[in-house]
Amino acid sequence: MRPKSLKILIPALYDALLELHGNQGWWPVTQECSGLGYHPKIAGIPSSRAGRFEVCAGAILTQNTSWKQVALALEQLTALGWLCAEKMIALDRTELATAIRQAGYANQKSAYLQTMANWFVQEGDNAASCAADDLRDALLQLKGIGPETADSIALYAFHKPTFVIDAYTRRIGEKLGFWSSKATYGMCREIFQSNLPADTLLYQEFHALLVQHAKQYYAGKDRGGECPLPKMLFDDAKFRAQ
DNA sequence: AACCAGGACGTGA
DNA sequence: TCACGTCATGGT
Repeated sequence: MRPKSLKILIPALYDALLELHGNQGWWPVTQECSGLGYHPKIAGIPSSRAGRFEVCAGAILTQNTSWKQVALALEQLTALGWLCAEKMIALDRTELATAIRQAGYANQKSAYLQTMANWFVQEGDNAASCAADDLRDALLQLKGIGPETADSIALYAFHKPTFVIDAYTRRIGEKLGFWSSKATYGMCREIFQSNLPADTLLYQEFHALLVQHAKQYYAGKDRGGECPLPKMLFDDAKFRAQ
């Protein structure tokens, strides 16, 4: 796979996914646009401090966990009035763990949430105006925030144009020949970023589309068997032509 | 009844 | 660096 062909294939992949699945919309769940997710064509969502915190919390809760369970945990936190950085810090960790039980790994995630909440109180207000890489590096220093969670928070909470790579994206990219199974996180991320404009809304929607598509075609044992993307990208002139 | 979900950490080689 | 076990609940 040559860089030049990726320059066409990556944008073509976005077009194909958009045609297959339409706009997605993800965050926030309870703040702003409640029940609708963010508006995929309007920048600046979330616009409130509470909305940004909800996205940060959701990014941690969804680690290796289905979003359905995360939504239940977020609703529970909202009902208790605990979906707030200052409140979350003050809680006993085991209380917090009980509240988020349905999202799994509650003992770990409750500690991660409190660590993140501390950072949010200290640095959260400055995060929006700092450089994307600086924010990313700061988040990566927090226990419980790895590459994907850091990029998710930077992209969806603070509108930084950083591309999120997850297990689904790896499977799709491998299927399409973008990289091998042993490609690092940074390599996959660079392949998307170097072949796309640094556009926050594009990155947000692209990642959501990849996840939606993979849920349909790359879950279970027969991964990618019925996936229509290879035919669309390599045989259909409509997408090859950009 | 295995297997998986919008991963990250700790360990040993 | 890197492969591997661990963390936990809920759905298929």
